[in-house]
Amino acid sequence: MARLRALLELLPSALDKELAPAGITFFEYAVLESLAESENHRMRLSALASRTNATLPRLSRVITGLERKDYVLRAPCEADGRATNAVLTDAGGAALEGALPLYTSAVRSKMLDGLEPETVDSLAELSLELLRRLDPDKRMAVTADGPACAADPIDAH
Amino acid sequence: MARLRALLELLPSALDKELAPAGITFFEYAVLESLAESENHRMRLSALASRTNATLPRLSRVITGLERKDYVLRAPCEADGRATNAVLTDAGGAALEGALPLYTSAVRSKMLDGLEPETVDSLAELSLELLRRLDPDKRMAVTADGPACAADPIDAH
DNA sequence: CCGCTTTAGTTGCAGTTACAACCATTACAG
DNA sequence: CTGTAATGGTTGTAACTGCAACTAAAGCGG
Repeated sequence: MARLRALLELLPSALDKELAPAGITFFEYAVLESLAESENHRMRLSALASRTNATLPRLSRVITGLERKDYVLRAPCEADGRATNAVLTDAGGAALEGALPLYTSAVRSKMLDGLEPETVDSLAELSLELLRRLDPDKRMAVTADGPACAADPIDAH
Repeated sequence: MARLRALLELLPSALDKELAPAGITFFEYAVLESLAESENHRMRLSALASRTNATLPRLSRVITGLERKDYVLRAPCEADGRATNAVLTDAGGAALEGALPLYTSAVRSKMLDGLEPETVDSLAELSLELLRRLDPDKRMAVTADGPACAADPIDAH
């Protein structure tokens, strides 16, 4: 148990450090990645927050930071005046691509590398099982594609 | 992979929340526990920091907080004028005992519960393996009882 | 014994995060 | 329509954390 505690303490910062040369954090990577995978490279903040397991205040500030780097921009949602879309810019897409090698190598070296394939599988299973308990509202991406995301297909007129 | 990211994001805060009624964080619990297990209920700050995988600045401040609650107190180390010992008080020991049920139930409900015993075992193995890579200096408690701790046996004269 | 380096801890500062309070917009009941 | 509740985001505040700078005490070579 103490081991797992240590792991939870050390892993996140270790991953962040590996990704540091790319100029973004692990969490920011997840944000950019989510946007890149989305329809029209845009997503509502609340949907994005769910998908990345972040609170809305946190995401809002991170988006502000990414906006400052011109990796994303905010666009009001036409369908719902309350909502805001985060939109991935070209620079943001480039940054994501640039960070990809670091990301994968970080994941590999810090986690997957040297493990039996079956162990990796069981780890995936395990994560899913644990998440189910942590996330009773099942708001997150675990369920493949929940009711989240989808944004609004603005320029589809 | 996204699952594991979610897990790393959610687990720590979930554990902290479970422990909140006891008035301490998961990390503080680890600190108190370490002290309780130590010789004379005391440990040097640097040793304690290693054992809990924390930086020294962080630990220093957490200790200050615990001191304010009278759970620990600082005592200068007689053998080495630079060093400071954190000493567990009776109140601290009581707090630890009081938090124990919450702690165990948190660990069980959020993690171990519902898993195959063998899965738990492989998780332990896995943690150990991953830690070996995260902690090249092997300063931590993983190695059962490294060169850390030991404090100084003051009143053993 | 005197400086130089190393070690132990503390603190200033900046960045991040959560919670709560807040504003704006939408949804809905009457 | 109008008022009330719910939803989407933002921001003030406070707590926590890491890095770097700093003080104090050993350790050590001369």
